[in-house]
Amino acid sequence: MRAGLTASRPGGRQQHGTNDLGKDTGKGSGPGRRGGYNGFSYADISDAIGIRKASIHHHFPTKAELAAVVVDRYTQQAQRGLKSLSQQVPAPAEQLQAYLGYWQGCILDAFQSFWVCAMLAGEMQMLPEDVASRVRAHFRNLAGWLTSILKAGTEQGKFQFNKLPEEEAQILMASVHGAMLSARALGDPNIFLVIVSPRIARLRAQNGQARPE
Amino acid sequence: MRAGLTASRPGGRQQHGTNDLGKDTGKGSGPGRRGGYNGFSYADISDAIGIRKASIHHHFPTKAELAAVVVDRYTQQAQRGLKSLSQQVPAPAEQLQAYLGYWQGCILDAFQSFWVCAMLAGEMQMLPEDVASRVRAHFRNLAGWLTSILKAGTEQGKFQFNKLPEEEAQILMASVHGAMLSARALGDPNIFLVIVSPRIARLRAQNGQARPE
DNA sequence: GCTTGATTACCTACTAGTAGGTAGGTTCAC
DNA sequence: GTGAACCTACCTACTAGTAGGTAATCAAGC
Repeated sequence: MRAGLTASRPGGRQQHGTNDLGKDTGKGSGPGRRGGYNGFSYADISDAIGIRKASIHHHFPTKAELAAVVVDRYTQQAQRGLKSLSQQVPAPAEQLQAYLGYWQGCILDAFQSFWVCAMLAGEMQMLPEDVASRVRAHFRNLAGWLTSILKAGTEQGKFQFNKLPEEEAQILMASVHGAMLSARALGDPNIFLVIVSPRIARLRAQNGQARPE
Repeated sequence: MRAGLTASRPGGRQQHGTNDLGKDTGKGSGPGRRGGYNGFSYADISDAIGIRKASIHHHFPTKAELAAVVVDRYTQQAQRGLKSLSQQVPAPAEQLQAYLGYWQGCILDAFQSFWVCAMLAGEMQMLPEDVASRVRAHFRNLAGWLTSILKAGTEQGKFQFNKLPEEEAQILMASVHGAMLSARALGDPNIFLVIVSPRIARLRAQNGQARPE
């Protein structure tokens, strides 16, 4: 089984006159060029995992379904990660720090679950509804987790802020996303911490230590 | 004219039995579905401006060149806008407010220059270098403008912050980008102001008025 | 233990349509 | 008459998706 593969294809689709003027249209060739909803194809996946295109269609009939499952899985993965983080690391401040650490890892590796969802968020208005709704859910989850961390932090007297925890969580989340975007756009990973660190510092600042903003 | 084309192809491709079960593959049909580097095509532009695909190639031989020119133009447009804003509106605080107002307009209209560049920033690692470098330039310009506004504001005693203006500018820029992303992802335009307003308020806060952050 | 029959996973071969891009011709202003 | 702007007609490669087949697995039913 799984013998012939494409190499030994007999009479199928002899292209017009294409003898190896490769052309390199700038797509598909080489890695690191793809991403986002329009940036991948069944063929890409087929190449990557070594299973034929049609077989992928067997499992995920349409691209929208495929993307929805991917985002679903990423969301669940992220949720599990955040949950276990909450359980293993007791201090809210450290949880937040670990969260940021994860994001820092995303700066260079674009295929982390968080970043995939963030990138799709940028394409929101052109996503199939099934995908968009899942990206929305991912953002809600993230905001929810951050809110709970902030609440726990204030209850323990570790954090202090004069907004609603929900609002502060939104601010934090946006800060991280914006910082990622800037770090990538400017090609400078340091930018991430320049932007994000002060936010965290401020949360802890007014906590008796009178740390200057 | 415009006779033959594919319709009159002689021996080619008669399909199984697929008569007009439209299927709607989810692409190309309907507006508002496209964006980003992989999200538009020469054909799209051709349809939009009523000039044939080949003619667009005459002006912009490759897609990378086309995108580079678009980003260039958007960058220049943004720069002109920011410059005239600096000239027409004297107060730094109002300039900042106008800047945010512009972004608010982007929440619903995805084809504003700022947002196009922000979206491309999300795709940074898969952009042709000629495009990526221009997106980088756009971000640098934006940061530069914000820095100058912040400097002017502090010199006039209107703003106060204990970081470098460059850093504060980066924070502000990231805040706006992140806020846009959240507003779009969550489908809630209000989120934008929830995130961004406090930042602006804080800049002015310590300015004698002791406005609670 | 065998044979069924359904289910599953995967395959080859194909489809219509679209992608970016090119060849070569026409039209028109300078 | 030169050159830019624009065109038709075409190209190859790739897109999502389909048709239909093969091999393996597994639960009956005998």
